[in-house]
Amino acid sequence: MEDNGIKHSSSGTGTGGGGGGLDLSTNNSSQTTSSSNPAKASPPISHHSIANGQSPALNHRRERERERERERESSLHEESGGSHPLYGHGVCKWPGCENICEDFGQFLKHLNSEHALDDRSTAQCRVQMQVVQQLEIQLSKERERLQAMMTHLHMRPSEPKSSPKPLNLVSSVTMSKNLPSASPPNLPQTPTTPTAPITPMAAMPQVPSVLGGANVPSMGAMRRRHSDKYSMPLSSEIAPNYEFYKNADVRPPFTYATLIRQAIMDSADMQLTLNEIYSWFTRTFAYFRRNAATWKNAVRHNLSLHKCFVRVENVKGAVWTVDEVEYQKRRSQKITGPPGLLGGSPPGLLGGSPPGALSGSPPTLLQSSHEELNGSLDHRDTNGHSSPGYSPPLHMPPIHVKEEPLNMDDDDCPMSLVTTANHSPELEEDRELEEGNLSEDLE
DNA sequence: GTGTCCCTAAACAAGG
DNA sequence: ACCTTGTTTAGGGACA
Repeated sequence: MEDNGIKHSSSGTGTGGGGGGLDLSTNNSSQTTSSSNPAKASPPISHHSIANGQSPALNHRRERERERERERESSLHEESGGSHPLYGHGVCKWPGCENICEDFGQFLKHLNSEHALDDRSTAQCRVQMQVVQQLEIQLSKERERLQAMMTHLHMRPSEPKSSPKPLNLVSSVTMSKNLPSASPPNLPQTPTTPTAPITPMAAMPQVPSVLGGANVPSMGAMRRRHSDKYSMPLSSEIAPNYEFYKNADVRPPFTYATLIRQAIMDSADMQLTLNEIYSWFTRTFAYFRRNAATWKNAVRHNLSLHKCFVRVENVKGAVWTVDEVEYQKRRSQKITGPPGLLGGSPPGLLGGSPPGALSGSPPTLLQSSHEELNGSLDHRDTNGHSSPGYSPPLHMPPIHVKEEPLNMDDDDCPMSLVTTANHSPELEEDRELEEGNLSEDLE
């Protein structure tokens, strides 16, 4: 058994970083300093004079100003369809208030009566300002921490200036899948300003990542069910995000089965020993450089469980291959629904090719990803080849195939992506057209 | 509420 | 005895 140095079971105890709890309770109205409040025209100090009553003319004028203000707010409310930063769900959102207001008019009354311009409101406003300041400080700290993390992970924090909008990175990206220039071969894309739980869509905004829309939930959920129908090819998915997955401790949004298959397809002769599969995982994904016991167990589990993985006795021992027929069969079942419909299966694959004989449809998409993978990885295959040129060998060594009954309701090897929320039928078509590869078009 | 899919954990056996 | 590999079972979370 070759030792590929897999024992990276680095004990990265990823402490998520305590959030530094901010106490947002704002009920201490003890502060009455005199910083200017830009909100309204009159500075806080002048209120006593108002309340105490000054000249009737002045009071009258201020009353009319308030009236106008109310009208303005009211019309603004109507225009904006009933939204007010301080009003939501029938509740006044003034800090510490939560007074129930049946409608917006009532809210306005409440706002003007209970939260008028007085000492208390001013103080509360000031407290709120402090809260915001604290949050901004916290945000900058977190951002700094993130920068440090990215630097540590050798991910150039590109354009940190663009940080003010860290959470909206997805929308600008999701539709850019078809942009041809979006994914240059050398993958200069690096995470820009990912939010704390780094996800591809947040971390790689300029990448045509399809990992948008649905958040990668937590680390636990690797995939989403609905993505089975619309999932993208793994390679085209990983490829643009390759650097990201390689360096960031982010769980790739693919099932183990998908990843295992990808690993095998990625090899020169489409077969890998278990150990080599391990190596592929650790090479390709930073996430799998720790918790080895867990994911390795999962890999073995998946290899045994899924019929699409065929154990083959080889010269060098047991290797694992992918039975594309089984794989596509299951996939087409999932996509088209009822069983027995093998329409989605590649014609070339249905010709009774023996399990393990992967027919002549090497993953063309893999080539793109392959090149990218090889570009930055020392891609070693089973035999120690480095395969930058990669001409997929179609030969298969003599094999002994594990006997398996053809059971339809076995476990599957779905391509699960988190990303498919923005996957449109057009994309599906485009993929079929541009790939024209049957081993991939079902993914 | 139920079924399915997937992940995780664990036990066990066989072989080196 | 220990490790690796392979199989199997069980439980739980998420989702349709």
